[in-house]
Amino acid sequence: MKDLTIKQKEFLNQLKENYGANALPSLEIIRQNLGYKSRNSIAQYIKAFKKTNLLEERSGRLYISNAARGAFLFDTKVRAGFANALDDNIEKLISFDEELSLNSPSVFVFKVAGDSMVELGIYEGDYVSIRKTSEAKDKDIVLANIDGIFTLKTYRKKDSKVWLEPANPSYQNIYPKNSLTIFGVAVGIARKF
Amino acid sequence: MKDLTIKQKEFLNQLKENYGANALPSLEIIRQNLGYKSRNSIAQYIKAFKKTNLLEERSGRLYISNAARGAFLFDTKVRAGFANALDDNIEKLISFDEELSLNSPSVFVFKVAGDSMVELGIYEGDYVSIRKTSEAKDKDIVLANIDGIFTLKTYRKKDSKVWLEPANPSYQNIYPKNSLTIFGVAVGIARKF
DNA sequence: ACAATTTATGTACATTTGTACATAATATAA
DNA sequence: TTATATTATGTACAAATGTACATAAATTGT
Repeated sequence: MKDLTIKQKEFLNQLKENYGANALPSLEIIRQNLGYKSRNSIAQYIKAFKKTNLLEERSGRLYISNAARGAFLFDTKVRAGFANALDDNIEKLISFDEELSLNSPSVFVFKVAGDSMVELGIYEGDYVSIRKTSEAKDKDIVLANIDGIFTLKTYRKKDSKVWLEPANPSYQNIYPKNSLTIFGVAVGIARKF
Repeated sequence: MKDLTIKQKEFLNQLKENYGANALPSLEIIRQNLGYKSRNSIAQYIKAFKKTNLLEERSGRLYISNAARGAFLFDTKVRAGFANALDDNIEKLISFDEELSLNSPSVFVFKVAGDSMVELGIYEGDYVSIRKTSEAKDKDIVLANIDGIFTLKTYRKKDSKVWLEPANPSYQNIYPKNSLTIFGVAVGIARKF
């Protein structure tokens, strides 16, 4: 965020407020939304923003670029002068949806019930994103169907033995009697306080 | 996902592959991208998709709606017939970014260092989304600057006393000597395995 | 104070856009 | 089989779009 005039900042903020992460509509529609009298006023701003990469083109449409939107990721190493750091020393932009593959068609989410995984920091009510797969490695956290019951556990495999391991001392390992079907492997979790 | 002909499903998939969460370009551009010879072929599909709400309009642009994209949230109560449930009994669509307010301009993210909050299931390496504010209630998890050091702790307030409480028995409460500045309140966490 | 740039408005125009209408081939349902 | 809906292509056109050019006021830098 630099080199912008006051008017340009104001204009950009109006774009953010009006369109956020959506594609910009046509210059004419923007003109109407923002109350300008000439379509060309919009065109001039847009032109300037394209040069400074504050707007980017995706599949033929203009978007406010991540340089101007999004959540900023900081490092806790930044201890002093954090207030300034909030504006200046941004590490990078992050999306939890992207990080936990929520946009992937093979990923789904469910809400944790029970406390069998507390020792791995997975609590009742947490969201778990699961990548659909029938394959798992030793110690993967999996959503599995064991003898007809669905459960989230740590997948264990040693030699030819396979079992599910809870992360809570009050629960016991589950050894499949008949079937053990893996539905997916946990990609990550999210929790809302 | 229903009532779609095979061709329509194929077409919709092509839209997903080409444009994903972005706005659709003009019919003419889509026509070129997908290799049709008449712009009207596209128009006919789009028309059909609008009726079934597979496409939705936002700020003057067309998007593939969430009914056709995104991560599906399930309930662990769904225990039997889960395979079918994956296709049929979808609870709702969920976005972690939305859930944890990552798109809000007053929210930022940082990565947890240290183990002082493990008993609340917040581990080293977890992402924490923080809503910028200088106000906090008793027991809020806050990012605070106490005597010059930034730290994530539980905010405690009783009568006129104020202190920070770790969630790890090996750490002690922190009582401010000079200053205690709250930078924000935790909205939630995300963890990638 | 002065020059240069930005901002707002306006006019003009070739291009692009969405839609309506039409036709024939294909797929689907009764 | 027959009737109906879908699919692909094409033509036509009014409306909307992006851009170029022009002008004057406002703002900014020196």
